[in-house]
Amino acid sequence: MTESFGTIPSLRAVPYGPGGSNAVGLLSTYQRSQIAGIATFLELPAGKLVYREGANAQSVFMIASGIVKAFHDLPSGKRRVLAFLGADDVFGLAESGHYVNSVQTITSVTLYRMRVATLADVLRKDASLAFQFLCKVTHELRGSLRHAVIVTRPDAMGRVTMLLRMLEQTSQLSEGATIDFPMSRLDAASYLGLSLEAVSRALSRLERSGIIAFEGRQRRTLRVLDRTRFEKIAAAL
Amino acid sequence: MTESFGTIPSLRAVPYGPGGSNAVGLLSTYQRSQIAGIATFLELPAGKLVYREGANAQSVFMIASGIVKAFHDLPSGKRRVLAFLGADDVFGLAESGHYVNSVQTITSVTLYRMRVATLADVLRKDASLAFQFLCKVTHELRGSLRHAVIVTRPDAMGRVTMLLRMLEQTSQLSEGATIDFPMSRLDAASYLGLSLEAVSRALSRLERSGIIAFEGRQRRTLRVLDRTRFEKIAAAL
DNA sequence: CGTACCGTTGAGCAGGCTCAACCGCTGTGG
DNA sequence: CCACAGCGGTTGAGCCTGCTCAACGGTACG
Repeated sequence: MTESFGTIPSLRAVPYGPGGSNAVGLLSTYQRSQIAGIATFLELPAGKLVYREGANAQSVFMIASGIVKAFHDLPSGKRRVLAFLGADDVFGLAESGHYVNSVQTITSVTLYRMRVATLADVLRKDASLAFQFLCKVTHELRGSLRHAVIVTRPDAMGRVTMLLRMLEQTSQLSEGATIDFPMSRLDAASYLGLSLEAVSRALSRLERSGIIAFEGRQRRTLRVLDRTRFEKIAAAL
Repeated sequence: MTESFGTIPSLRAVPYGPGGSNAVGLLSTYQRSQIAGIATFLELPAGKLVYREGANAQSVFMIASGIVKAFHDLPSGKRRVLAFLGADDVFGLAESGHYVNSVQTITSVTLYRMRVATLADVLRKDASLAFQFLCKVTHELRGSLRHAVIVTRPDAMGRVTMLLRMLEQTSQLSEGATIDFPMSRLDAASYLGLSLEAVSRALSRLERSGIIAFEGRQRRTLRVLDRTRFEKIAAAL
């Protein structure tokens, strides 16, 4: 009953309290320092496997910067991406002492690593910190539910559009509506439950329709041109 | 920052600790009594709406018996079922003081209701109880991730089979492999991201193939005849 | 300069959705 | 008592769209 952490993919900040407008992270500076006291800092290049599903779960991670993907490999060799995680997200919560999915960096990443037993001890003693973690996991759960809603849409364009809106909201550095698309088409497809061709085609159609425009030839950054039609597609169904 | 609870659909028992074999609920009898002290007990008939999405979130619920569905209505009028919840599951965790999805009973249901503020107070004071809730939400999160994996399968038969296996595992009262199918075809379809015809056809095909057999004319209870082929379909892809 | 990888585009096919009819059970009212 | 409507479930016909297989272009790297 010691290690209850496991599969938490995304623990983004939870803005709460009715009408609370502070979208900042939940943790107070005191709590941050408390976590920093038991964490080690590390830096990983892009494409690095953080841990593999089924491995012994010794650590819980919190992202300082960069983006990772949590995924699950199926017997057939197909890969399902369960979540994209960014700054302030927590992952590595294991089940029965083993990780329940694999995690790999997409961009270069900096993160905090905490030994699971140590963290569990701290949480058991500090109710308010445990409460904050509870809020984070709850928020993460919401993200997963949103994911389920996305992938049950029948149309590829709608799914891709919702992913774009997701990327826009999370990386909302108010960069003037330019959206960063950091993952490969294959990763996006695995997340959306589509073939990578379908993702590519959907993006092309959005572009040809004048709803979005790519910047640069790598087609990894884009801009929304027609906001109303964009939201219409994302909201529909 | 007081009400952080919101959308938790399923908070089933979390058997943990590496190799822990006690699949019973996480809460100790002491903790149960603690919760019972702040909860009121209530009983609802089948088909009753517990609360609607967007309503003021005043209570958190824990299921004693019966099954409910958590769902989300889309602008188009379509309904997506996000989770089926059963005994020991918790729901009603709100965001910004409002419920983020609707909940309706499927069977007749008995549940505990706790005022959210009261529960939050208790959790903030009792770290180990907060920790247990954290484990529950984490478990719930896993369920949601599993859901995402199910709905990204391209084949209808596979999705339906996985739902059957889910129902079998949760209601595992060791009733000799007879599976209860309590929800309507439409509910199942909304959960699986299929049309209700596709669900019906998949069940029929499973039946004609001799993999399952229905008992009774309502076709709401069934039995697995060919275990190996059943698992093969569920595992594939 | 060749290779590898990522992204795009095309052709053909299969499986799921839509529309629609039908069946059996239930509850209601004449 | 029976006729009817309503609901949940099943089955069929045809269309649509996303998947598969395949080829091609551009960029990065050795």
